[in-house]
Amino acid sequence: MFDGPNITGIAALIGDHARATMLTALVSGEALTATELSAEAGITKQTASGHLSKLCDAGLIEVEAQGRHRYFRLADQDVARLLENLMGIAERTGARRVRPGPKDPELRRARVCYDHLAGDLGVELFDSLVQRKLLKVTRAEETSEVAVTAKGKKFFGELGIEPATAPSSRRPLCKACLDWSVRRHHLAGTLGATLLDYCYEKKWASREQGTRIIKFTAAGERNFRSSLLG
Amino acid sequence: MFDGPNITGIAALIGDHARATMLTALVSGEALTATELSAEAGITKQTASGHLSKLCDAGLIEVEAQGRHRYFRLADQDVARLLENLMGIAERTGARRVRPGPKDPELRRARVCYDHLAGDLGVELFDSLVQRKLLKVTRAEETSEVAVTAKGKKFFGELGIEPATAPSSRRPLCKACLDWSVRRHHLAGTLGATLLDYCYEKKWASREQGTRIIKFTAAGERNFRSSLLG
DNA sequence: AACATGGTTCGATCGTAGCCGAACCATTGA
DNA sequence: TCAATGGTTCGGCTACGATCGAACCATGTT
Repeated sequence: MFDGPNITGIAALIGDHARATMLTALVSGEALTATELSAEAGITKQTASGHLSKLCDAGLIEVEAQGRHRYFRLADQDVARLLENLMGIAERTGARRVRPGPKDPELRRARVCYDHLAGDLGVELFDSLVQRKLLKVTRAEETSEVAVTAKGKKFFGELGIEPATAPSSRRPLCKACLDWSVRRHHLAGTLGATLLDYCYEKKWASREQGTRIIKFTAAGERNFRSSLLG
Repeated sequence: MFDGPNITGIAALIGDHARATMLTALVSGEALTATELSAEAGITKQTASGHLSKLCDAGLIEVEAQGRHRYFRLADQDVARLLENLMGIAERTGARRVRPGPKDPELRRARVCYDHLAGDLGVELFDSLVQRKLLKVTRAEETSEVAVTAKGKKFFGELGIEPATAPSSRRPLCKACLDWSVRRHHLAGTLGATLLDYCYEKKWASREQGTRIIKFTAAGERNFRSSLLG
């Protein structure tokens, strides 16, 4: 007697109320924290933690540690497809869940995260830099490593952007930071900080008093886009 | 608090060892009986029966009653796709199950089922007649209804095939009969019987002594194909 | 250094669902 | 009519797994 087909395990994993809720919360592609997911599923953190580690073991989701948070996302597009396929079969007028994140649209658009640019613009910048191969991202063991390519070094040099690489500091040149509102990466590290300073210097943008909002002028955003987003 | 997404139910249904085994046994598109499925899953008939009715309720499989047998098949192509999707995710070198049905290839090719043609040739004939719109199939409530179209009436008339439609007999003119070896429909009813007689008459084929095998001559099969399969 | 917060591990409880034995119904064949 | 075979229903047993409280670890904040 041979052991049955292993679709059983995967399906059983999805076939639990709490886990299914968490998974569908992730289909949008966002990464969510363990506590958010536990709230979403209406269970305690302990229980959620157990579920999440099972889902990880099975390769349905992946985790990225970030400070004292752990962000979970679907492992890949295939899993998303599978879930959508399932929803198709179990089709109904499913009430869509609400989006998390900061309410304030300005905060969502551009803000400081420690000392670097976050929000829509920050994520857009990061994506663009990676896509143009000015930065290189490698994933390893729950964290993402980011490095400047030769092409990137040239690009930043021509703009006069030279991040201070004090050997004393432990701070890395580049770091992928998961964005609070968008839930995708933006650029941190000394390069990230230098780029934000660059925006201030060029008077493209300024920090709004008492908030974390970064306000770009109309012309400033145009220049930001043409210079840094290509 | 609203009730979570309903992918849960479907996934939970697939996420049981016995049910998953039965479902994967059906992905080939064959229809299998309850006992066969129970054997496949290594459970008793009672248990299998319970599982199968659940799968039916959920619309994952469909059932067709045939005499004292009940043949189960996947509900539609979407379900098959879903299962394949799942297997893709849980990919491994899954040992393939063996094919059921008669060992003897001749029996599998062409044989009598009561008084009409069954086996590969029988199924091929039925498919061809339906595809050329000489027969029309409608499905309702666990059974398939088959009727001769106007075009079909003309076709059979021209060949001199006129099934005796004794009004006394309760036997229908046409009936879709689920094929034992192929597990797809072939043609039964008085028309089916008449067609087999027609083959005997034309000396295309003859019944092999003591067996249910129908032996077509080489020329006979050629004629059978050109006359009836078009 | 103390504290708050995010997350995991452990142990115990409790429901649910899979399973089978036994009895029953339905169809077929003699 | 009676036996044989395919399937279903019912009741009770059992086991797996979801859940939570409590204790613990890690990171960041004051």
